[in-house]
Amino acid sequence: MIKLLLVDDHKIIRDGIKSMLSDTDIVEVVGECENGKQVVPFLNSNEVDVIFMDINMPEQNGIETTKEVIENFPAAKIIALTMHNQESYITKMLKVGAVGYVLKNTGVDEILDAITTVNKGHSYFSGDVSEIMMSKYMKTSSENNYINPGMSSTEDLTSREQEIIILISNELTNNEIAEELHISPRTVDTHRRNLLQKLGVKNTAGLVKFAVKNNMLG
Amino acid sequence: MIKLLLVDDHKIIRDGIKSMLSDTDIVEVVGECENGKQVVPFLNSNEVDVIFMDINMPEQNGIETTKEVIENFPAAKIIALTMHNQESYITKMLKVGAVGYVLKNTGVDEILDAITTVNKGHSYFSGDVSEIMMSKYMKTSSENNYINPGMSSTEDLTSREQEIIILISNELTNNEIAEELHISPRTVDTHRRNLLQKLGVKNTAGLVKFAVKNNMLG
DNA sequence: TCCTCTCTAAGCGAATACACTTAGATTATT
DNA sequence: AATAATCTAAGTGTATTCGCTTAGAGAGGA
Repeated sequence: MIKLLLVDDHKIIRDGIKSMLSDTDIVEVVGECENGKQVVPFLNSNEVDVIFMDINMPEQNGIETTKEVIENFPAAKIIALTMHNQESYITKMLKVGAVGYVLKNTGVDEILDAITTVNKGHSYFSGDVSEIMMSKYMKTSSENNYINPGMSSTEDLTSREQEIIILISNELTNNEIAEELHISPRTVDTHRRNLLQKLGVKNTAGLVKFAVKNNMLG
Repeated sequence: MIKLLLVDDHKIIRDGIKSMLSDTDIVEVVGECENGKQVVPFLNSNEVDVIFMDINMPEQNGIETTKEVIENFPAAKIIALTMHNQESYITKMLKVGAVGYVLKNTGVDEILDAITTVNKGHSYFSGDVSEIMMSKYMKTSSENNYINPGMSSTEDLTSREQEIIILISNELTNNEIAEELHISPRTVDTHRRNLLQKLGVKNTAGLVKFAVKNNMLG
């Protein structure tokens, strides 16, 4: 029996997967976490073969959690489980050490496939993800160690820039942000224009959409 | 046996619910739709007691679909099923005729409760939703026929305003929007400022966040 | 030590957005 | 026929953002 840990803040997803897997005798759900912070403590006292990791979770998301898990348990087999087929999510999860990526709109068969494949030490990517990613991954991994140079993600921003894009999204002007951070409005202006250029967007609207997409706002 | 129709674009959700309900003998899933457009045709040729309706779906969302269903089948019992506890969603679903609202992070028990309650002709709102909504609904429904006067929703915007807020969110300037719509930049400016006032936000960032929250962007 | 990144700051000008106001044309509603 | 809502447009002015550029201080790596 493959020991499976479910990490997802939505009980219905956890219950659903448990129900789906209850008929088989090859996978056994040995634990559930409803947020990322519970995962490492759980792994310290339980034996787990494969982890299903939701990406969008409050407080500590699946990407941060995966990073933390891999640092503590480098051999952990983590499968990302998400609604979204977004490249930025996929690349980020691969970067931090996930070995599988399953979309939530797949059925039981594919989920079982994913678990068994990953448990054997291979990678598993569902549907479109596999084609899109594998070709890129193969190409770039032989050249350098980062995956998608053209795509911006939260991690490409400095912490100061992240602070500022959040404050911009919260409808503050440069002057207000300057007061908030105790720096000059001109500095905020510079950061703002660096953000525009870095993210390849045209104006405030583009910045806000980026912040929303990357779950930077409360 | 209560006949249940599942409307959700995520196969895993549909499979999950089916699995969860397969153990009981009071509910039977008689059909599934993966988008809103399939619902009315299905109802024309099948008998259904209760409908589980996802809100966030591509093409035709759950709100539009519910509206369409109620127009054709006024007695339909529709339960909204969503991740989000957002008031704007709740009010909109109630407006168009939903009689239940269940969050996706609830378990089997509550889902069964919801189905049976609604099938008996009552309303069902899970958890926090019930308290928040019922008090507001009771208060306002005795005064007038709209639900939440203080809260802005997409429907409060004129179609022109909706067009414009989308174009703003797509990083177009007033001048560019004016060209796009073949009107004066000053008119766009007026619409823009009406939007700011109407939605109670300060600047472009607020407009974009509203558009995102209300699923107005592709 | 040199190089790079980040954060800081600013000069300068042009473009854009925001504020307050008025108002005509059209359409729907009562 | 009167009222209300919407879309249209603009005058006038201020605030803010955006574009292009330079540059010093400090941290950290090669």
